Amino acid sequence: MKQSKPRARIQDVAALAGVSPATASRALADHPKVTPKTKQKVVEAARTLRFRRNSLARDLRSGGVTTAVGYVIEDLVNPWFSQVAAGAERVFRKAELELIVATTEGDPKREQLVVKTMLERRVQALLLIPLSEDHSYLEGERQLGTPLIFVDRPPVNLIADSITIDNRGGMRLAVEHLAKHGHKRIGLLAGPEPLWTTGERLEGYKSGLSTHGIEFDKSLVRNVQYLESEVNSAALELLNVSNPPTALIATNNRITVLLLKSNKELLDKIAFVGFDDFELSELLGITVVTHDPLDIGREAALLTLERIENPLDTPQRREIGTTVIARGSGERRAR
Amino acid sequence: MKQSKPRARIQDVAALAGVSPATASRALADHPKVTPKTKQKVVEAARTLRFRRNSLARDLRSGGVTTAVGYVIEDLVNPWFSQVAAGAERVFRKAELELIVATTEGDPKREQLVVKTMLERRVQALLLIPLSEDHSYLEGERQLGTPLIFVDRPPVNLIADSITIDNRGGMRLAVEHLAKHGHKRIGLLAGPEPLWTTGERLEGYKSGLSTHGIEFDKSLVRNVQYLESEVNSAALELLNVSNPPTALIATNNRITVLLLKSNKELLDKIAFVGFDDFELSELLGITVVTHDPLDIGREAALLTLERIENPLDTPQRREIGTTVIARGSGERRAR
DNA sequence: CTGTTAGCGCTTTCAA
DNA sequence: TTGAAAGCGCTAACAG
Repeated sequence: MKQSKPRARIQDVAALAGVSPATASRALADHPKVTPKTKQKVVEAARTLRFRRNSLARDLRSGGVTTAVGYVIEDLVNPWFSQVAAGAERVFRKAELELIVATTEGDPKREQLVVKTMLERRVQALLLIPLSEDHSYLEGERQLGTPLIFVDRPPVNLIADSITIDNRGGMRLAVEHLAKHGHKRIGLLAGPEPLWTTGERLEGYKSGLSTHGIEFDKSLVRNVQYLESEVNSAALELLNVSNPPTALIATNNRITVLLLKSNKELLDKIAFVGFDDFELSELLGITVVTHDPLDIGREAALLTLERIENPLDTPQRREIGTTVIARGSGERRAR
Repeated sequence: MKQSKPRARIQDVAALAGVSPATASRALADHPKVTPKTKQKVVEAARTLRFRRNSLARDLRSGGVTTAVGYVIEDLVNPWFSQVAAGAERVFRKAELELIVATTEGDPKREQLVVKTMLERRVQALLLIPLSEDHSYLEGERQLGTPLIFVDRPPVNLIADSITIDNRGGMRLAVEHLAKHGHKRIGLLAGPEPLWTTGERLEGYKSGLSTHGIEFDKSLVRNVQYLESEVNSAALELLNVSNPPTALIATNNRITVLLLKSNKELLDKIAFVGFDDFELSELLGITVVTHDPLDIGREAALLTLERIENPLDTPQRREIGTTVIARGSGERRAR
């Protein structure tokens, strides 16, 4: 088995060009004080040898920080998460920062693991959609000045920047929209209990009800796991209580989509507003409260860049606003 | 502005534990020949100092190759691409390899740029969904033994591994499905011309027609850009030729979705089969020829791992099979 | 403008 | 089992 010849180093380039390694380095880095002629020789030598700079060595030598940003995400299958990533990537690209992506796949312990390897890689900043319930393990890193940006959910036991959706405000909008169309009994299909966003949205729902003089009724709320059968039966239960709701809100698009798959007819009968948009919602005439996931990514990235500039500034909590898009399902009047 | 104190190095850990840096390194690397007592001292010192290994230095010292894999993708907004990434990530995760993602955003020149920075980072392997029309610029890297895996489209002017969908076979399935339901005039809404996959699918279409004794009719084929208005007008034109088609095939899900958005009624009238699945296709009753993007990612990652093991083996071209999922739109009989 | 020297933080010989 | 010394590939500092 023949061994391929080793990769060219900058010394090799320098030798071929007849200059010192330092000069070669400068020439390739577009350093201003290099004779055009020298530069040309070096560039040519580099091309001949197919030289590729080793950024491990480079970054190690120059301060030990890379041009990479870590992004810890729950999973890449869910388009919402990957669109957030896309929004962030577009900003980072302009700043010449690359994205290292790692997934937690619902395991809070994995969060710590992937964060660890990213920090060992000396990423310039770390964005994370957190899963664990305690981020004090990042306190040391915070003190070292590494920008830590929490996305979609705030940090717990740690002071750090965060970008979230205005969950409460969005839910108030949903309730208001239905109330304006005469609804006083509004059911809620909510996501799993322990999630922070679920809690926020429930609070927004309550607050919206109270604004419109509607009393909160626990029997109109159901928490569900993301399973078609469970969503369907929860919806049916909700509509079978005495004095049933005339309108329904789903607290996120996964629930909305599962509901559509399992029981579209149900949504044709009552008023419905979904939280988060989804593909083909327009075609299906589903009214939603929404925001653009690309925006969240973009804002998160912009905040990251600010924090890289000024690591010592006070961490911020920013919220992304939401709007109602009326498409029919939410405009059916009560009775 | 107070400067935060510098990061602890392994020397600092060693000093605190009262051992040499070499021993500290061994202790933290679970090297077998370290006294439990020594190891404990080192681990404790590391914890006290919040030590985090610098993988730049580590990887540089030990051969200069990292545990990262590069993945060059067109964009993260399109769920198809991110699901391929997800499939790959799951495999790489088990092999303790991280994913560095970069997007080309439709610019072939950017492909070279991001490939360059990834190779400078010394990724262990490079997966790419290629955009450029010439990959000879990777020849040097190939010779150095870096695994290069092309996804969804094969390399041009370069011998390297590739994973693609069985585009021709899939299209033959679509034609066959419609032919079985009595269709002899089958229109084709195809993606942009220059794309390799578009060409393959067109070939599959022709081959399918010929198998079923149907003559190819150029007037039944339209190439479109991904714009709602263009897709709609192309579809209308297609149905207005003399002796119009009784069935329609869209060569990818972007076209299918745009068609649904712009003119769902049209699809209720004639037989329709889409290439690639999409969310809610079931609800809408759209028959498709499909495959699982997660599979492609997984297969690409598995091939990558094989190639890392045996860099000198002959590059392979693997194809992912497709199947028809009948949901109603494709089963309407001719006339 | 260019060369020399040193060293980023780590691991890997080699020797004890 | 541990330590001392060397060096991965590169660039910054300092001369010249």
